[in-house]
Amino acid sequence: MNGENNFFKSAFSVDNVIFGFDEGDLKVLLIKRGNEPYKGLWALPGDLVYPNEDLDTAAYRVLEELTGIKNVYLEQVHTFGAVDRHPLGRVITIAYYSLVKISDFTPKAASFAQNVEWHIVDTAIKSKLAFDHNIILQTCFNALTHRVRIRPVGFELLPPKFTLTELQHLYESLLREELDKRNFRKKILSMSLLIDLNELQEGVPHRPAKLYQFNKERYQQLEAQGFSFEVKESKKKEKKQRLAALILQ
Amino acid sequence: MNGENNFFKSAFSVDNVIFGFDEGDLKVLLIKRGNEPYKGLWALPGDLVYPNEDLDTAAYRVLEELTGIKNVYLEQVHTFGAVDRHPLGRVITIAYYSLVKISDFTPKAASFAQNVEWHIVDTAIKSKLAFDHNIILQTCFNALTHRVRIRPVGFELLPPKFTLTELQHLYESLLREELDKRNFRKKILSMSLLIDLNELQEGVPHRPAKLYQFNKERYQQLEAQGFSFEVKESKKKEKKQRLAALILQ
DNA sequence: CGAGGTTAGCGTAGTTCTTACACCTAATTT
DNA sequence: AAATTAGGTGTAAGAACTACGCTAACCTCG
Repeated sequence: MNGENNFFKSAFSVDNVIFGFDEGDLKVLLIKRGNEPYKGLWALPGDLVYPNEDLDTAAYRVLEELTGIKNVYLEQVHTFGAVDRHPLGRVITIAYYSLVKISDFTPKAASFAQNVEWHIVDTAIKSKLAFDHNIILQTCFNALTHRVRIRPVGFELLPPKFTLTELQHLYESLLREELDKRNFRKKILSMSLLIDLNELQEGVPHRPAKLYQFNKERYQQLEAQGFSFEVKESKKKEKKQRLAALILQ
Repeated sequence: MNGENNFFKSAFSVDNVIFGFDEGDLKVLLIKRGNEPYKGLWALPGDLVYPNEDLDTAAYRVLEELTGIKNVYLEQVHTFGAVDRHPLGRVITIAYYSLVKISDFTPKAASFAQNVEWHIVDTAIKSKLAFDHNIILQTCFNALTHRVRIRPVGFELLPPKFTLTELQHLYESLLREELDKRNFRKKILSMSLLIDLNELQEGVPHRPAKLYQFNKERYQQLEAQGFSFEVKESKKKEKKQRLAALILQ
């Protein structure tokens, strides 16, 4: 059974987990499948990789076909290759994740989809998705919550001009923990990764906040020097856990 | 050109980056290729994935065929799929890395290899390897140095009974930075992840050290509670860098 | 136009964590 | 018994983290 040719009866695809942030909720872009298998179920946008196409290129293509946007943060997370994950043959899939600003574009249904919609991540993970997409979504979500502590990926999810409170809310929803306003501001500002635009919010029914911009150049400088970005306030919890573990002894 | 069948004229392989630790050096297991392409060059051990075989299974199979060992730490890192990475066709490869104790076994050359040897990582990265294995090795090495800060992967590289100094040397070589003996011991012991065996080293020409064992159960407990393992002493450097960056402004 | 409502923005003190640092001890070798 | 080698231990200064509450600025509605 292991003639060389058998090895070449397989295919690979990319699947994109596209996260967006909107009105305080972390969302993911899903398509409703228009074809069998899993017709009518929600799925991650993905496609087979063309024979002469690099993996990253394929991932960008899928994202662009679906949303019309380019030049976004896109990163490989994990490859899923269970033998029976695709009902029509041996297809392994390389999962990417991406972070976009929901306000930047309106996704349009591609040929292979009936419908495209933003879904709240928590809900989507719990509902039944096509293929093994529940696991893929969960894995990418874990990767996101982990990486957000290391790199300022969060800035990708906000409009170019944002307020500190918006930034804090974003982090709170990514980290799933409440942050102290003053400590958060102190920490973020001390990194000098934000540019104060000397502009104010407009049209809000309260005191308007200052607008900031992410300083990408500065970040790249720091990154090159091994700088590690960290936003968290969970030391206390860890300590409690450690203590609990000691008592368990 | 995009008939469905074209998509299935591709194959995938796994490649293992097997790290070992020995006499103060971090090493990687390489094979000398016995067949074309790249005959005679050193390469990472890997193989095509069987049509009815899961990816992880394939990685474990390659490791076992080559070294005879099972039950080791093995983890997927990244998938490489440049169109021209394999001269004979479209083959993407899923890279895994693994950590083993060099003393535990003697690798034996498999059918597809002339020779199997441990190479010092620094040297191997610089020399010319088969395929895109230089990039794969570099990527896995980066992943290792990153993950070693988060999980106690280092323990996998030591014999079951080890001294604190051995553990410290291991971390120093993984992190590429010198650690303070007293601070290192304080930190490691405060995690209560080690079991004091109440045994002493034997046959050493100096005061013998206590032997310890890694407490795997405790670690799994802590991990389940979201405990994060960290061994580093580089805050000072970061601070200097941050300062330098501010001055650059 | 004034009162009430809403979010912005700011500083400090207590605590914990991190770092730097030096000497004596226990075993072996000569 | 003297020399060699690595093992093992504590403390003090500085940095980072956490908790916490009030005034300021703007809008809206009556």
